[in-house]
Amino acid sequence: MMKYKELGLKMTPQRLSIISFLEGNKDHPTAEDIYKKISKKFPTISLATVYKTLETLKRHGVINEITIDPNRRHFDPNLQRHHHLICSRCRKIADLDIDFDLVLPEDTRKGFDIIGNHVEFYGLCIDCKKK
Amino acid sequence: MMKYKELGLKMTPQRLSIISFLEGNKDHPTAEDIYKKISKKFPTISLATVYKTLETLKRHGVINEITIDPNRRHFDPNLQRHHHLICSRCRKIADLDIDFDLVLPEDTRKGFDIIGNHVEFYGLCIDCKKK
DNA sequence: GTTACTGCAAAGCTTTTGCATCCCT
DNA sequence: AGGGATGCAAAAGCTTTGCAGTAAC
Repeated sequence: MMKYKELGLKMTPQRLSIISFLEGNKDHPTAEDIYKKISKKFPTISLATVYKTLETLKRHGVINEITIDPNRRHFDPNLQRHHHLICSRCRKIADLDIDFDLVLPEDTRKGFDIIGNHVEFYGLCIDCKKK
Repeated sequence: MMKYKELGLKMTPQRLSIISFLEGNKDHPTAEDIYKKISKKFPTISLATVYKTLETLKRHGVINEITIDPNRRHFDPNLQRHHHLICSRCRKIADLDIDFDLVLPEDTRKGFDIIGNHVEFYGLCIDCKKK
């Protein structure tokens, strides 16, 4: 918890509750998801605060934003390089516990300096298969 | 061009002009990009028509939507399986002319039936490197 | 003649911003 | 005390929808 203060972030109750909700979370929640959850124990929090806090945490490299859902933003406290499984039907996002060694030959890079990569697998999740 | 009529799509001048703009396009345009371009030769077209047409084309499998930019939707007439290069700075999206043989071991699939995958490489494009 | 498409305006959603107040440090 | 954080409401984007008129088939 110390690391946040070292970043110059003020530890307000709202912020603490967002951080503790995110820590270890593997559900890739949206701002709305977080707001709904936090509201239960913290009825006065506003959605704007959630957005602002997420932006702040993202800017300080505490969380990542994942661009996987065209309809809303999802956030991921897992900073380790990892890939995702996405359900084409219900849009559920799961972490993948496997990495790939992807090398881009020089002549396919189109002049880009490569920083990283991300792999998404699409499919039907276990719940959606049943339906 | 015949294929569109076979899909039951009416070939209006607006639609033809959107289709011909998209055919062979490798820029992954947004609805706004398309609207701006088409407007020049077709001043009466509306943005709503562009959106509706894109939705129709997508539903008929004529184009794909790509989820790569959190701020707006991009469309891609290239239906062939392919991956992308994304500039972290200017958000430019380029096609990758290389495929990967990615196999997900059974025990990493979390019960998903896998349909496909998509790889994104992040980096700095040739123009942004100069700055 | 049907049926689908167009274009306008209005509405819908998610996300951002302005600002006065509050409260961590 | 100072500066960032909160929360409200308003605004800003992007995208969708309703509907009357129009055009493709």
